[in-house]
Amino acid sequence: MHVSANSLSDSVRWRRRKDNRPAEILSSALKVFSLKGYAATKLEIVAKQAGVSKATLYLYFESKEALFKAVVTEFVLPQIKRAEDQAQNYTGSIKILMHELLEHWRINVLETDVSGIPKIMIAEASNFPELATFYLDNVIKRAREFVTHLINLGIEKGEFRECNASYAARSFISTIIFTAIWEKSLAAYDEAYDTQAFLNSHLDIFIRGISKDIQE
Amino acid sequence: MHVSANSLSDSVRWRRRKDNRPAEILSSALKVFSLKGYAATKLEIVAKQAGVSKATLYLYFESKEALFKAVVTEFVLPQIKRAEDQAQNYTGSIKILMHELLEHWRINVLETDVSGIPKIMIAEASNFPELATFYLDNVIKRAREFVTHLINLGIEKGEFRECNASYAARSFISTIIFTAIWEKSLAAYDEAYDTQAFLNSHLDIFIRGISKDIQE
DNA sequence: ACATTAAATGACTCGTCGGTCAGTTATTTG
DNA sequence: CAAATAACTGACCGACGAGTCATTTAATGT
Repeated sequence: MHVSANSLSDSVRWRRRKDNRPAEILSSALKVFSLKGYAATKLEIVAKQAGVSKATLYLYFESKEALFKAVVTEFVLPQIKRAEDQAQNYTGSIKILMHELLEHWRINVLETDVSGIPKIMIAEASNFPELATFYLDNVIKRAREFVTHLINLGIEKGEFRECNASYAARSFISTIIFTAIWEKSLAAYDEAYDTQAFLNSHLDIFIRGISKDIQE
Repeated sequence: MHVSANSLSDSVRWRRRKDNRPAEILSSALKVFSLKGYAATKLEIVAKQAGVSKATLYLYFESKEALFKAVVTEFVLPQIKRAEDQAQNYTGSIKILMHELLEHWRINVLETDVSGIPKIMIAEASNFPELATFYLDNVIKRAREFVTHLINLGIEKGEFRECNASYAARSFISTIIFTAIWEKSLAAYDEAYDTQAFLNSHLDIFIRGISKDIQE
């Protein structure tokens, strides 16, 4: 990664690239964190991936923890924001909106290294309380409130039955997050399965589960 | 823990307790692993919890990895087996059976340190391929096949609609496992919620989602 | 009581990795 | 084309923790 952008074609040992370093380090860090988890990630490897020395990391980030927090901020928060924006002025069927959101999430999170973040947050929460709180407030709670809101909209519109929207949101989201976690952990040893088909099945079961009954 | 069983009332520095050591070490290990994760668990701490020295651990277990594998075998496999046994000769409503199983699981896994195991397996899978495969084969796949079987029974009985039982099982299980993971990680920083009510809600939505439609 | 056995330990080694810093070198400036 | 600047690095340090082993001592047997 970054090899071409960073290649030293002439006899120069390294280049000054202050502007690009942070972004390159961040994406290298995301990749390695995602693959190895937090504790097992060696900054030496992150540095090598980014085409710099370990010491250079410390020019741009205070510590391993700070680097990880920057990764979360850089790659996860925008995803949440985007989903919120998409739903902002939507008026159609909630079911269809949720399908669109799920599809977008599958492509932009699940099939990228971003899907490795939840795994780490889960694993390391007890070791980094401050980071855990940050993630909880800025990602998890926001996502939960967002989905709860969607479900409540669906109830108001008569699309869904009266139910505990908050629990329902938890139910839905947990599978979504778990799928990400799974993809970056045990899935590597499991037989392949069709993630897209599974997610559609999940949404289908969930929507039926909270839909207004045809007759009581 | 084990303090009373292990207390050195008289002026004796330690006692020979070959028979009880492994079990005590295992439950201490479960507790610490569950709390800290694999990498952050220090065998020194496990030893102290068990009331022995670190060197004693190595009398009974070959390595940290071997200890962890023993923990999984000791505490997780019996849970799977028990669920399989309970369903063995059952003939009633699948919905009710699933409710019973879920309740048992909540009490015997979720509310104990066993709930910490999934978190670790997820986090460390890529660092311990052999352990990951073991867990996948003996826990995850077995659980998946078990639930798939239950759903297929429900379909045969006309309780559930024709659907992809395998995907449905994945859907159901993922929330179950995620709840365990959650409980031992970020839940500590989140406001409390009623786990039992949530699980019931989850089961309710799920069962509705795969039930035969009243009318099409 | 004393010798023997083996359970248990304290103190050790060794490798690893986050973090630091004095020095090097690409780049800019006048 | 120096001289000044700052981006970058290699080589190092210190902490930490898994794993080892010579020694101690509780228990057993005679």
